[in-house]
Amino acid sequence: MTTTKEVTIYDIAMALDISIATVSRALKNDPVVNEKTQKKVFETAEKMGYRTNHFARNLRNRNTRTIGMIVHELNSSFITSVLAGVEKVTTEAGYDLIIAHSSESHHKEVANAKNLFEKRVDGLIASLSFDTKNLDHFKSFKDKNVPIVFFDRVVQKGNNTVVIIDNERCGYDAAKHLIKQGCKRIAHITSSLNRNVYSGRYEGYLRALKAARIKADENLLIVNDLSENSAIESATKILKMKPMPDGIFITNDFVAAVCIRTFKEHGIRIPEDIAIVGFNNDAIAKLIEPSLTTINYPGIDVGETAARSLLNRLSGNKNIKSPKTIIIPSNLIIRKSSLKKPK
Amino acid sequence: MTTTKEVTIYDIAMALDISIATVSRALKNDPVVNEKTQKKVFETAEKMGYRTNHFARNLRNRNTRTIGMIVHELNSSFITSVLAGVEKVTTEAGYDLIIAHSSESHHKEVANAKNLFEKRVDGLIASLSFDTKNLDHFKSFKDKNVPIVFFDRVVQKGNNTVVIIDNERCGYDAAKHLIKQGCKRIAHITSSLNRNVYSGRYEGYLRALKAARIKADENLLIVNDLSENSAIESATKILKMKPMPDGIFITNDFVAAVCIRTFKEHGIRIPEDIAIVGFNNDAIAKLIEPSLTTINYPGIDVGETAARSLLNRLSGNKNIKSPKTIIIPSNLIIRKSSLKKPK
DNA sequence: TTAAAAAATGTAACCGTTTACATTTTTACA
DNA sequence: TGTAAAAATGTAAACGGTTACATTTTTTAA
Repeated sequence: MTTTKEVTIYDIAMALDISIATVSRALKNDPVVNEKTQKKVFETAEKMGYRTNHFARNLRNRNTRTIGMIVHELNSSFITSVLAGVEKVTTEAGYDLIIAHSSESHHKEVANAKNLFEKRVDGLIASLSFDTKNLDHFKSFKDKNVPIVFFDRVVQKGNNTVVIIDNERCGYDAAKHLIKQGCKRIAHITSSLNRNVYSGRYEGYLRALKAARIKADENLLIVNDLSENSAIESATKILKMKPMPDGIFITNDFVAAVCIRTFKEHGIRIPEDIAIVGFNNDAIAKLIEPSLTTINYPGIDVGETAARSLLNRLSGNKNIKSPKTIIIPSNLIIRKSSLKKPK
Repeated sequence: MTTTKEVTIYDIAMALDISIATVSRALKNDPVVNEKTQKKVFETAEKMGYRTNHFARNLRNRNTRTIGMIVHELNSSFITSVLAGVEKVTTEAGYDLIIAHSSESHHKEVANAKNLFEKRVDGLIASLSFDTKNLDHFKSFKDKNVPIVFFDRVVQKGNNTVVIIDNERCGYDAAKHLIKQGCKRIAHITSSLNRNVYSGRYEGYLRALKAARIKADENLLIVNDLSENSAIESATKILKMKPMPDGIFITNDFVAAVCIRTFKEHGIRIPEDIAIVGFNNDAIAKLIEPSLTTINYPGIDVGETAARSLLNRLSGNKNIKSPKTIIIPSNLIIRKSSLKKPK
């Protein structure tokens, strides 16, 4: 256990017989130091195996160059791609990323927020858990002027910065597409309508029905928790409906895939008997049979945009001061699960 | 922009008219301080909104309580579940996690390693990128006695700690299962045989063939990069084989799913014409049709085990000093894609 | 009551940077 | 050659904790 002593700027200064101030400045590319001196410093640092002590630096500078991220789960391909997008932007800018997940529980989300606050992240990127009721746990960040960007599951009122898609329009597009395919009785399988994403999609769905003068039927609305079991349950409910729906807009590709499987097991033909539109454009959408019509929700873009917006605020760009809502483009991708009519 | 001044132990000491040493000790639950004093300190800290400055602490303590993690990609559900497992264990132990991904490039992996080394992570958890040739970039960690645990894609020689499954046996089980189903001509679609995981599975496959006195045919081995395009390419190759194989062992569920889709598009029946076994037990395995026989590779267990092993070494448990190979149990899950015979 | 032991608290150095301010060296120009 | 301005470097005080060692207070027991 030869814990080699770390090389510090003192050692470099000693070796070159100059002051630590000059070494420190040289390492930071401060233009005030003589070119030759700087070169020598860099060479010596390299040779001696110097590495910056970020703790000393951060202690002095009072920032952490760390971004915190709270996500509801790590198991969806949407979230993973958001993550990849955020990671890309933050590491390019030299920030660290601490990722916490709430497992869809308000309780854990509060704990995560507290932890990240303790860790003094410079900024926070978050998507709310399933049963998050209020935003009190983010108050401490606001008090200390730590910027927060919410994405996907957000609360828009209270002038937060949010990165989202136009869920209402997506819901409208999905339902409208089903209507165009000749569906008259369109069900909607979704999750808690307390969350903006799901309520938005539902509203869009209602608007499309209204535009087509189809009367909305509350019995055709099924709310579940997006797990495999509840997906099966929801599919079973549909199967039991007296006149079965001829189309379903499902808020999540995984749930849609499970439903399709369940329907097929019961001899229902997709799309002939029931046309289906999912949401997210997960990898499964192209792999299941029939391939799934869905809304493309580009996680990478969401992640990159959220991260960029946060970094902008951190670098103090006051010209874009106002809190804002950023809408990421999204679109309907038509595949076989909904095509009753040839295109 | 009222950057509220942070509360420090000096402020608490002042408020209670005691020394900072006592405050510091009280906050760390040092048994040497008087119970009443400790209680007062905690109350005052709470009231004043104190939060520890980890930089000051780490600067003095010379550790970071941070674990670095390098993964090859974030887009597979296997990796994501490893991540979840690691995250669970490390946060429980009060460690931070910095995640970097190499996008399957040796170059980026080197950069990531360097970055994490600079950041002075206390330990490292890594799975090698696709084209990583040597482990030179981890040498600096070894020099400074920073423990590393490799998982999944590893190099076993050179006494590294590794967390893996028994790929050879899995390959054997997969091929043996196909043989039992009556397959005589079994292809293997895999990736670079320079990586332990793929070579191990290949060897197991060969052993099973040998045990059944089936002659191995090099033409039935297809190596690709696990992308969608190359999966389609591989499937196309299979379709063109003069006597087509009657069974395929594919090293990855996603690739298997794409192959199945491609086969079906060409009128090949699964499993009647070709029986298929995948690998990983991703979510898609249960959703595609026919459902996919596969090897269960429990990412959560891998992640938890790797993290625990690392933390053990960090806490200086010298009783488990020797570097070791940890094998996580894995097993064949039989579904429809391989069942030529009724069970 | 008092000395010794135990408990509690305090003092001050240290961890490795950054940077305001002071000082020295170099350059420019009359 | 002398002097002011510019460039380069140095000094020392933070940043906010931890902890070895010193000191004070309390308890114990003769």
